[in-house]
Amino acid sequence: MAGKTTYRTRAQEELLAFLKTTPGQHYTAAEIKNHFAGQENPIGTATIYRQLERFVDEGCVRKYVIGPGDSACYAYVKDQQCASHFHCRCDVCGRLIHLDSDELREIQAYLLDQHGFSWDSGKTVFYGICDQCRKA
Amino acid sequence: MAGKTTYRTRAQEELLAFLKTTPGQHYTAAEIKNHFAGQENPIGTATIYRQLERFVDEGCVRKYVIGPGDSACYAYVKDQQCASHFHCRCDVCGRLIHLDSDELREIQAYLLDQHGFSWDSGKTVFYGICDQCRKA
DNA sequence: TTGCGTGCAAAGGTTTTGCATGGCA
DNA sequence: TGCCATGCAAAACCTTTGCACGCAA
Repeated sequence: MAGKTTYRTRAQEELLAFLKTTPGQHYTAAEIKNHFAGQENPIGTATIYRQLERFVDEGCVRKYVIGPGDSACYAYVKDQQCASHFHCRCDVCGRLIHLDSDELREIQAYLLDQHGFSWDSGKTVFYGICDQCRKA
Repeated sequence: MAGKTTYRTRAQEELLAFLKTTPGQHYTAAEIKNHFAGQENPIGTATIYRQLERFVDEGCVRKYVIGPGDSACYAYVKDQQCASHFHCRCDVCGRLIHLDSDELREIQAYLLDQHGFSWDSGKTVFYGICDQCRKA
């Protein structure tokens, strides 16, 4: 799964280096493309998607689904620590909240034991309304 | 929010009637369009999306996000009973699993109490791998 | 030299929008 | 009659794919 190393190219290195500078920070493919658009070496859209897919397969980048029509988000993950990291998205303000919670980790074990469902918390986003928007 | 009743049309009634026959059953916009395609009175794609959006606003239909690129799913909800109904989606076989669980309801309360996040379980889908595919 | 990676452009699919027509009240 | 809903087609959007060229090993 992690031994599929083929060629190492400049686009690949620059892309990963950029994501690595802000672990946990999520970007859409368009945002990534924009970031390199001003630079000396822009990267094509297709290449960005192809490299991101590779990173996701390798496990060093995580892909988050927000909504249909909306674009997917990608973030670099340090080691596997982020596997136990949960995401809540506010339907009102659109904010993505990162959560570290033992209770949710227990639910993960519960789903596996009781329902045989191996939940990938990295791919899942909890939809709802955040504290700030609820009070407003 | 629920008092925005305007005109009552045939397309609207037939669409809602169809969804009502199978509460909790989820359909994509394309599946709905197909269902009426064979009938005496087909319904246009735009109308389906516009009516579904209205139903979702009114609260009688729920919209589920599967993935970007994939189409959204819509299902009629009886009263609010389905608010405590959870969904797991298998990344391998694509199956959508309906789950009724007190443990998850507790998590809902926990997220609200401890993190101020009002989780809408109806909109959230847990991604992972189901029992069958995990054994295979 | 071999063949993978890149970039461009075009295709693919879902959802939204503009505009003229038809139907509800 | 007045205004909303419909339907068609076109647009918008994100993502994937085909193909020729360039670069890594």
